Amino acid sequence: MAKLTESSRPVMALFEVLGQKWVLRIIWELRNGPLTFRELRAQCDEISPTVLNQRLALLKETLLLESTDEGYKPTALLEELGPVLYALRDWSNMWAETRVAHGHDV
Amino acid sequence: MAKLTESSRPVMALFEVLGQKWVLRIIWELRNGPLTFRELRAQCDEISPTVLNQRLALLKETLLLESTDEGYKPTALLEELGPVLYALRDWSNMWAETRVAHGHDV
DNA sequence: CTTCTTGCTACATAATACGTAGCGATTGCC
DNA sequence: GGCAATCGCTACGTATTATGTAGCAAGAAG
Repeated sequence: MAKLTESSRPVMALFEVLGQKWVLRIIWELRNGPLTFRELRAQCDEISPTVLNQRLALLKETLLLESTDEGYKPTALLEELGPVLYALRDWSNMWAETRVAHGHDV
Repeated sequence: MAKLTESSRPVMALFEVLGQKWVLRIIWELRNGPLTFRELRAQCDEISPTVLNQRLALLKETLLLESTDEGYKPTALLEELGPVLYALRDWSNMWAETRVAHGHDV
């Protein structure tokens, strides 16, 4: 039987990866098939190539992305996270509504 | 009918918030009830108080957290994200298994 | 009064991201 | 062959952000 701190270690590691700038965005932009380095960069608002390459290296290292002859694409493992990402997208719409209801500009 | 770029704007904003260091961790640590500033700091591996306060300000500003006399706690809106967070936790366990299967130390 | 603990700030240092330029390696195309 | 265009990616100087330690002002307890 695992202790609480032990059973929560992988999620900490996940938060550490997802909590880096551009990581969620990169994953999101690859949801509809592979993109080349330059395509991906264009989708990500012309992110600096230095950082993009650092993130791609990290995501390959952590088995979340792989590079094929068609470009970068999510691994089978990461694709299982798809529903979670779409749940985030749906929630974010409610969030945006709440914020405008409180007088913030989204 | 909204265009694709429009309908994906809130999720971009969400990624921008969640993609900041410590944000996911802070949200996670508050999942079981409110914590005071110093408690939260202790849970978050003694994060620097400067950054913690910046993040708390951001999360209050974006209606994700609120501070009560018992400490900081998620808003009703953020609590709806709970299942998503637990889905992330569950997925991260599979992720960890895959990584050890490939010879990485988790 | 003194002594705690609290939320939080100041400030100097370290780490990280940015943006522009451009290199070396392909890929057509003539 | 040669030439131009495009590719993934790196170099490097600047700007932004995080870290860590110290400690302040305010409130509670005695």
